[in-house]
Amino acid sequence: MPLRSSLRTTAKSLPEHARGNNRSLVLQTLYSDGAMSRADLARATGLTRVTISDLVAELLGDALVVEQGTRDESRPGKPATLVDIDRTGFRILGIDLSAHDAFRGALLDLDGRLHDRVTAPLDGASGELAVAKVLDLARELIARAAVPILGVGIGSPGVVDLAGIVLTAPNLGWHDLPLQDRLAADLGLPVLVANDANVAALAEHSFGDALSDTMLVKIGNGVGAGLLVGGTLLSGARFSAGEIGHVVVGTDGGEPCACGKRGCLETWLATPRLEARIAADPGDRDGILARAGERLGIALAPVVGALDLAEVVLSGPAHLLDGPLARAALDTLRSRTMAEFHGDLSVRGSALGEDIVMRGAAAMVLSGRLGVS
Amino acid sequence: MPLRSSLRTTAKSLPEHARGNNRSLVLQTLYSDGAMSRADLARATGLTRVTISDLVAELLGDALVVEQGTRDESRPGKPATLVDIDRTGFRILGIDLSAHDAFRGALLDLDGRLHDRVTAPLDGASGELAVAKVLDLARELIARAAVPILGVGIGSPGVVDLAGIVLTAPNLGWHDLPLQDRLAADLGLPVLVANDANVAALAEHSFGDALSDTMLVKIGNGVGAGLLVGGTLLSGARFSAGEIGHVVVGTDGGEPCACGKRGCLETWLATPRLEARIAADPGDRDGILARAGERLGIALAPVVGALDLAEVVLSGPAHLLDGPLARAALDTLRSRTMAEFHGDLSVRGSALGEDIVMRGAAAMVLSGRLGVS
DNA sequence: ACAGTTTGTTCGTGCGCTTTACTAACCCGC
DNA sequence: GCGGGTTAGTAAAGCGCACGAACAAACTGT
Repeated sequence: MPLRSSLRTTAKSLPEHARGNNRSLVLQTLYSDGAMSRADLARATGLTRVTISDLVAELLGDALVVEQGTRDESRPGKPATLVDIDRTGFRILGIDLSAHDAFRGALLDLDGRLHDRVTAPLDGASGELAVAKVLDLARELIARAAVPILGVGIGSPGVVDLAGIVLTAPNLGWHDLPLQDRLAADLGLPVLVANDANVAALAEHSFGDALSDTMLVKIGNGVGAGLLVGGTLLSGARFSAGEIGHVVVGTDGGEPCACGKRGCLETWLATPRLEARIAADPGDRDGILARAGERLGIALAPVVGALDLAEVVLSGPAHLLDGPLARAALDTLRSRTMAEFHGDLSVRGSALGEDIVMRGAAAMVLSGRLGVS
Repeated sequence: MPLRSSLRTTAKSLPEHARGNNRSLVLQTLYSDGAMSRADLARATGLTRVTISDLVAELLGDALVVEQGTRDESRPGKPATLVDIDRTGFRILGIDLSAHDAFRGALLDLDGRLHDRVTAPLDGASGELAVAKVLDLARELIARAAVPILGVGIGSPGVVDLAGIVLTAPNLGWHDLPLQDRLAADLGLPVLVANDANVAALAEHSFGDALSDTMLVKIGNGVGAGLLVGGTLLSGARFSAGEIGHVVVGTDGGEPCACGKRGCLETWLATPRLEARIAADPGDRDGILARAGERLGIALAPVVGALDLAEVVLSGPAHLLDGPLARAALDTLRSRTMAEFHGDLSVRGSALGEDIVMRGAAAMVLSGRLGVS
């Protein structure tokens, strides 16, 4: 009596998968806890020293980790020889395609710090021309790198599927563009492409203070979001999770939006509109920002309630977001969701600034290359 | 240069884990596709016939699967001997604690069909008295079972953590009650406890038509929801994902709610309020229901947009939900979210009726005992 | 009768991790 | 200065798991 049920979610599992998994585990442990001895690794991972030695030998062979000599410490017993990820031996190329006027790229080290940056003005390029600009930007940065590049991460506006195909990015004139595969073929490097707000959420999790259940709202010319649930990104049924810019807020109208509706979140929060309103009435700056924050809170309350989020992080121009706007958003969220559970809810600005997308793109490469790909 | 980053999400992985995983894979394949030969299983799972034979032998030893003789089919080659999960050899005990006036339990077969039902009037019991009632209900049904019971699944109102501790269930007077462990100890059976709306979402996924990205909204005395993302339940930072009953809807006030706020989703949608409104103005029945649906749409639009949900399933009294209410909710969702992505969005009533929580509780046991626990 | 096909099992191999046992290198105390 | 205690790392043997090759069993078709 077969059912059409789809409880089958597991995939076949072989011993060699376990090996890859444990390999990632070693790398993750080194990455987050820093240099340590093989014995430390064994204790941290729960694997035996023997297995760890074997795995480390393999990683040394791949030049992903390096030995750093013995630990200078006075203890009984044989001194430990420290091993660590080769943090200076690789760079990651992070690219941000989300600004409206330019593509931005940088070489980052494995800890997510930027070292070389390049800005490529967009000059209205779109379609194939825009693809060529991405390629040029990548090539220029690759040429600058003195060490091998672990991979290329790209945060793109629009809807991007899990294979790095840009399903739609209106501003760049892209539709069903297999950006990830094309760049990988042209550059000969591993490439990962994802939505800009989604990688920003990754950045906030990896390099910022974000918890494992977080929503990152990216406010700029448009409004987008990335949702982290249990430490992993939500992608959605059609890969458009986080596309909240055109959700209507409230039940009292609002300004018309380019999408044809009235009162979309973007009409309340997009930075050009905020700045225009402030320019029109500089004296009411705080009121304008507070009202925008209130709208954000109204829109997010059902999401925060439904997902039981612990925090909302705002990314965008700090001078607009960090003051009355964030405060009003938090107050509104508190007054519109259940009291018992939002005691520790927070709404705060990101500390990662303008580089958040490039850093998130790098974090994506890190987890793709070091994690359980 | 260690970071505080918590990219470390992997756990150590041993060959025996792979074994358990493949064991589950075999069970899941049999469960969803029905009886088949060992060779069929090998083809379906990607494992070799040798490995499948070994796994099946193990499962036969545990009496979880049975041989059903040879397939009567005229083909070249040795006739296949069919194996299947022992669908008649087990029952699952499903219990629904979510009704306001009674606990309900049933014995279900592995395909989720109900066979014996028991209703235990609550008579205002709460606290320890309510726990005793659950225990009595379980014992009575266990006594009725003619075959072994695979496990006990319970859908409870309130907030339940992943260990089956009821953190808070005000109507039952429960706080930090380790219901799962207590029942497991008293009954000597595996017990799983989760939130009622969450297990209802599981039911809709396992036994209904729900896709892998779905929100199930359970409307009764209160309003709750269960969120399925990629086929797995969202639990939330504080295990209260889906608790949307007290999210304020709209920006135009509303009726006062027991929680102290005005315009909570419950004030718009809870069935007692709907029925009271209809009783007060029977002629406007459709308008009342449509306005309630509109409110639901307003509340869910940000969630549907943010999570990119493909469908919303409503569970509750069909005579209230299935007509104007669902239609208005869908229309409102469409008019308040992005056009490109809601083309195939649907809002529909569940076909599982009143038994949805018991069946969901059974589905939880199934995936706990057959799946990758 | 015999070739061809499909099922299910037996046997030997390789991989991955573990336990046990070992060496290396340090501290301390006598 | 020399053995006892401690910790790091490696070597050898064993066990669990899945695989490929080979084989026996049982059917169909000519």
